Amino acid sequence: MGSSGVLKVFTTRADTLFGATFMAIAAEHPLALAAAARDPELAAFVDECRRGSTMEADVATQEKKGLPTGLHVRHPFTGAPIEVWVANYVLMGYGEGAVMGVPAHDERDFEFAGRHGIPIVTVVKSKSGAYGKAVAPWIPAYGEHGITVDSGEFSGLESDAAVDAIAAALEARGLGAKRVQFRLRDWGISRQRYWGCPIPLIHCPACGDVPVPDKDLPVVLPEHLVPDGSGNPLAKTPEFVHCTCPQCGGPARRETDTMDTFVDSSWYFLRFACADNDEAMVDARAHYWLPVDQYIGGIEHAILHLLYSRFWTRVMRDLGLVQLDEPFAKLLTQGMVLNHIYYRHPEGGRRSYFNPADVEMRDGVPVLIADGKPVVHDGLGTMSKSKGNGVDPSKLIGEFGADTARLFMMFTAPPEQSLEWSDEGVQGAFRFIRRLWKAVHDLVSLGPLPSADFAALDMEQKALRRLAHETLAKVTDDIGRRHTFNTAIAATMELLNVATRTSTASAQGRAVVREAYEVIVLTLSPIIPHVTHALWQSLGHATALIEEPWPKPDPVALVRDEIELVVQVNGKLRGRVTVAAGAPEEVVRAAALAEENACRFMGGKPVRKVIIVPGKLVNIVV
RNA sequence: GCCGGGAUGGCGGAACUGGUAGACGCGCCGGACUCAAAAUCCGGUUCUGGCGACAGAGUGUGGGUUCGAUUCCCUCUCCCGGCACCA
Repeated sequence: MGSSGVLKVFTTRADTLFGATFMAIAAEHPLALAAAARDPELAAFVDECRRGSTMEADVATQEKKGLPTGLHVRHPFTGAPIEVWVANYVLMGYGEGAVMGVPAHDERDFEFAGRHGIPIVTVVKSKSGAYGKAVAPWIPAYGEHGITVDSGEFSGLESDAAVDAIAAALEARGLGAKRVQFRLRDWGISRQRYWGCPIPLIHCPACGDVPVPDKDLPVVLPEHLVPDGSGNPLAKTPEFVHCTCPQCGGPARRETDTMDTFVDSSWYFLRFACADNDEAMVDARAHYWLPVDQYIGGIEHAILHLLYSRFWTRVMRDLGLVQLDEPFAKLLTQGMVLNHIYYRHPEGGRRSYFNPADVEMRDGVPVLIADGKPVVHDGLGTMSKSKGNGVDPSKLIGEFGADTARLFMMFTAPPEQSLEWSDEGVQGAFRFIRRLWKAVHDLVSLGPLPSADFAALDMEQKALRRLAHETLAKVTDDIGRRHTFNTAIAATMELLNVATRTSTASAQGRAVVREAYEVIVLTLSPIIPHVTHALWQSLGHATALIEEPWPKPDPVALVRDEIELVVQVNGKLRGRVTVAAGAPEEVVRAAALAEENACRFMGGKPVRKVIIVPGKLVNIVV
């Protein structure tokens, strides 16, 4: 009933089409504007909606308001008239700016219908039997897939099948089609800020908006401006604003909006591959280097930056500038580092924030150390300039050195986890590096480092060698696959603990200990590069550590002669037995059943079942 | 409101595929060395009971599945992040 006589809607739930009891359109929808022109009340409402926030969180929480347009459409299958409403929860920028209202199976429509007395028609029956008819109050099961009912020839289908059948039927009648709808909305890239990339346009009163000619690019920002906190300083800088029109040569005004920094972050990785090319955006080298093998970013970028950069890459692909669909092959999202937030809010003034390092607790009250007066604690939050709760690593580096600072931070938690900042424990990292340093030099001071006959090791040496190679395998996996640097570091600490206790009285002993130290030095080299570089040379190598290949564990060293198994009775740990590696199940079973403490707990009761987990445990069920 | 992640000793965390809860480190307690302190080294450290061997309890809450659950399923609570103009 618009100009074409058709109201287009987009839905992901075509299976609920027979439950549509109203149509809801966005305030900016052409039909809404046309209706508003005839209805002052509606015009006021449309105006109110436009002024409102379009932020998703606001749209989702605000009251579901609406007014009827007085217009009706016909249901595509039943032909029944359906009233068209303007609703504040429908976004013009998504889909068609119009939705079919199915109160029985959509929470927003349900709330809207309840508020405006619109009928609720159930057309999907719950598969789990959670409900038969949608009645207030709303429960999430109403929105789930199920079996269609009261849907004419489409009744009795599972939701997915119903979507396909209804879509096919609509398509056959020329009333609709299936399509992929990306949740990609319009992106307003201009910002009223000084520090963005200039938008190269000139506004001429005679010629209109004129692009800056290629020969005058790039437009360079003035460097002497100081933002005064009110508006865009570029707009207050006449020498930047005043220019001549490239077309007519008359006086003109330079665009002062700059681009969102998201624009730059959407493709900088492409530019890095060919940063010296000042003739083109990218060249063939981008094709060689991209996609980025491993992208690391904060979890706060999980939506926006990643969405924009993937979108931008596809735009450049469509323009023939690059040949890839996805910019990043692998993604690691780091957790946020949180810190306490403290502020004061003077009456009539702006909030001022204080760094947690400048705040201490006195009698359970946070006070500013400088003046001893209280500050307000605003919980934990991500570190930000605006909240002033960041941490300057240079303090840590100055006191302990860069390697200790790095080791400490990597040891604290796995990178994907969010973390409350604390530098308690930095001493532990410092101590470990010093222990490693001393251990290596103690060994070197014993004289020239011999090589070992690994076939003739005693028990202690064999155990250390096995641990060294197990550690190497674990660290390789932790760093390369799991990215759990904290457990990789913990494993090297354990190896150092054992290695420093191993006797270096014999040449064999010194050789095995040396090998263990080399595993530690090589595997920690990405984390503490300076210390390990020096230690590598102390261990008698003329080469630079950074040139060394990553070592591989020796399968011979990994072999075990015997293994310890846990013995459980009814799932509770009662004892341990040691058996030969690869012992047959009967032997393992007999050993477990003979274990002293386990026998005590079996108490002579008949054994119902014995569960053997090879290499791990035996559980005796009585 | 919706989406994603999380909760384990005094603290950061470990337990990777349902199989020994608390690795490693911090802190704390005790000891050695020292005139003393720092540093270093040795021992202890989930809680409860016990001299001890050991036993009982225990991974935010409540329930379920299993021989066995921090791990899987359901419920609830709290915390962090995102929701398109902080980047």
